[in-house]
Amino acid sequence: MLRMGKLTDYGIVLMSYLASRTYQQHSAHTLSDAVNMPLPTVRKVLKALSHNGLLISERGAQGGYNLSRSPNKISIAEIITAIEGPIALTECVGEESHCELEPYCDVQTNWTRINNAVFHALDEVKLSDMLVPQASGVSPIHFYPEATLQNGELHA
Amino acid sequence: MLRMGKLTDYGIVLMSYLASRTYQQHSAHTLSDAVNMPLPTVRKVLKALSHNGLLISERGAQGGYNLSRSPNKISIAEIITAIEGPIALTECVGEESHCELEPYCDVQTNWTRINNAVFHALDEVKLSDMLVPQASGVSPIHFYPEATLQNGELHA
DNA sequence: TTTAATTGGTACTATAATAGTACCAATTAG
DNA sequence: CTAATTGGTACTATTATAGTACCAATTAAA
Repeated sequence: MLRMGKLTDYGIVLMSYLASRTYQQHSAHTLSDAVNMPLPTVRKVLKALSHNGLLISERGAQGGYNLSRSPNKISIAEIITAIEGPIALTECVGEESHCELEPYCDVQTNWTRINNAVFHALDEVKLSDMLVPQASGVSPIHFYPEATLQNGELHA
Repeated sequence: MLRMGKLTDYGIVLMSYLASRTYQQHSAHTLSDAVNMPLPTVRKVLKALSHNGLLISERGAQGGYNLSRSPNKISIAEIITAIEGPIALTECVGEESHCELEPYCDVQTNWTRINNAVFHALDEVKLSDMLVPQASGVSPIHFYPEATLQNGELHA
């Protein structure tokens, strides 16, 4: 399904919440209550986000997290990257490729284009876009229906 | 990393090979040798591709697979969809969502847009594009460097 | 009509990735 | 000094993926 991890999803929900309330610090505990996620998980995600510069953290009593930038300067691509690492659809697109098919593979270089296209799509959606209700005129969800084997051989 | 599965990668390599030799049938065995992948895996992938109408299969002796359409009519999005199922970055974008956060979640509807953007990017790249050597003028790989935690807490 | 080649369907197992949890050190406000 | 809070790391459980095996169905050709 070309899935993101759940933690990334959580991360975007958390970032969205923070984007709507930038006037104060938010502790992991507070956020856990607000978005109804288990505290340990929230802490894990917040750590990753602050580690990668998307959040500014303050320690100690009355500490907490806040966005490091304006929500319209933070892209979905950045959030995904912060939590999952660089966007690399295939192994051979990364820094160090261990794919033993390389000598036989003709399509390797073209992966860069695809990766680029996806990155670009994700980089154009900003955190601020997540706050507003979905704009009208947006086309409905667009995927090929019933595209997977139903029998469990290949998992949906 | 927003990764595709390996099988999908295999699938695209196989489709590319077939696209460059559409004048004949290719058996799983032949393809396994040609692209240097284990036969069982090749068979699994070919089954998924033909099951979803991207390949036409013929059974029996002298049977095999061939593209069902011209390579410029087959998109990368279709291949991914055939092997991994509908592109749905998050759980809540699918048909039946089981996300228990839904009552609290404000960003759900916006996921459709993101999903759309990614799908569109992948749908514009055609199988025929994978055959030609990478066109000049294509920007280099584009991802945020060193974006993951190095310490093993969140895996790259 | 028999045999060999081939795909179709399904089930199973091993491996790897992810999610989730727990713990303690470091920092800071009161 | 104490309570609140993030930082760092390690560990375990769960799930998804990859990989393998098997036999039925089909077809061409000997």
